[in-house]
Amino acid sequence: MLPGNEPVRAPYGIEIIESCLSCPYREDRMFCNLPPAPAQALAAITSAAAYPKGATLFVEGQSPRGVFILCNGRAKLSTSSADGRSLILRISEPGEVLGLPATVTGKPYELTADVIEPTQANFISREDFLRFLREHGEAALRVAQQLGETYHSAVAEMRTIGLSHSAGEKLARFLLDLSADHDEGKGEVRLTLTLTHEEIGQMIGTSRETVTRLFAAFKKGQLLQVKGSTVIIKNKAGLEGVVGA
Amino acid sequence: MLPGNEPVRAPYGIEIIESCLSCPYREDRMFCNLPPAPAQALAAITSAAAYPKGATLFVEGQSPRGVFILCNGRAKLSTSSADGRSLILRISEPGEVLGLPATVTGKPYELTADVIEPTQANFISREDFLRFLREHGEAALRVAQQLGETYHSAVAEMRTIGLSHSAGEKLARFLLDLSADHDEGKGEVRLTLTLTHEEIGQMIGTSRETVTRLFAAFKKGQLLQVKGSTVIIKNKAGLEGVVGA
DNA sequence: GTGGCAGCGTGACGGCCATCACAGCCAGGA
DNA sequence: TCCTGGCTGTGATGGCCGTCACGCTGCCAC
Repeated sequence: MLPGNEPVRAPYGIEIIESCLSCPYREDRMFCNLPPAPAQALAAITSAAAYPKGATLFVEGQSPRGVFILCNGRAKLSTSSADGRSLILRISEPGEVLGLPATVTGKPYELTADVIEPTQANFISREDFLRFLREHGEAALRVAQQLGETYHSAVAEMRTIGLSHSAGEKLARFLLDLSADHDEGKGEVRLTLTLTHEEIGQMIGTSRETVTRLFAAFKKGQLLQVKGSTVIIKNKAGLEGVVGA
Repeated sequence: MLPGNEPVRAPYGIEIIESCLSCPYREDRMFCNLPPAPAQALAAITSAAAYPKGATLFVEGQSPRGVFILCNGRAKLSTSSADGRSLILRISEPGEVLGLPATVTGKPYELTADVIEPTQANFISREDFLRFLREHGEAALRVAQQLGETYHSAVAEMRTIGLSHSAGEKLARFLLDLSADHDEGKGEVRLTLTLTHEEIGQMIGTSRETVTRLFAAFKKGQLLQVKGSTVIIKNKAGLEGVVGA
């Protein structure tokens, strides 16, 4: 069964896989460690599918069909304006649930979700999902928690975009936010950044060229090194200085 | 009883009122039309208080004490950076629940809530609130819905801040967003805007002077009129044109 | 009345960065 | 092998708007 009442039929071939309820990442996320009954109920309404790079899960403005749970692969959540500019709010990681706010409230999806790596995802239709939540209060609480965290990260991005005077400050904030997740080995932080300069610009609200120039400036100032898609922050304090300035 | 385990003792005198569970606005909001049992349980853990203009309900970074439900009056939700700049995310209206994301997730409050009018609010401590949600699944679902809407409006503000090239575009977007709520009488929209230019600037990420100049420009262009704290949008299409440009 | 203060209006200046334009570079495909 | 297309690097230019500075009004307290 294809996901949704308006199935994503799409130009690209979607290949249905047996189930990815058994995929990794599942354990430590939203609907895990549920008591057996709800877990089973959940499995019954879930359908899995695979999406190629570039596929679109849902589009800003569509009425909500349901939620997608990423098993592996990542997706880009963005919004765009009439004149073609777009703003990336978030890159979703495996285990995250996409389309949750719209599905819960019934308002249109506020963002567009594009898969940026080959991805397997579980789909649950809005109808089924709401019924499930009504019947399993403990799951509703977890949904509320995930929504709270989503909001939290949205506020964090608002801070980097809204509270900076300069583009340099935005980029520094952005990198520091990223590095917050990653480990910190002997003073330097490594992070892999599989985003183009264009996309980074869309995340922090500046142009592609500015991102290029800023990276050059940061490298020149010994703040970081770039090797392919890995960024090594050599001087975290220095970056924090850029933010403070 | 004063609200919270870290009561807001504060320089200003907080005056405890009997209860504002009976206040207006209550009917059409989050915890209304609940079946009798949960409604009663909710009442039992709720304590009411009054706050003068300028009072602070909670501060960004504090660990979450609980939620505040505005009975009347309004509150300003903002975040600020080390150098004193601040960004207002939202002006909350009566009936809204403040501090919900932090209370649900357990992460620190991400925003600061300042009362901007004399306000009555109900307080529920985090502990009580979470217990209540666990015991009453249907309420958890409503919480999820409110969180979804909060997220929705956060995204809307991100759009106005992040997707505009010019400050004029931001202000136009801001006014149009506001006018979306208000009635539209014979081509023109009236809205009351009890914010200073400074505050408007903090909402859209520009300086006070720019807001002043833009209002002047919009008036000159016959797009709107300002009388005291009421703004009359004379030419909505024109404003939309500013956004499109 | 009068001082003080918060908010608004307006000019001048300068810096930042978006934009345009073009040149290398690399990967992948014909 | 060369071509093609996406990505990155870099210069030149110009405009927007942040910032500083100052004056104005209206309001409240004393």
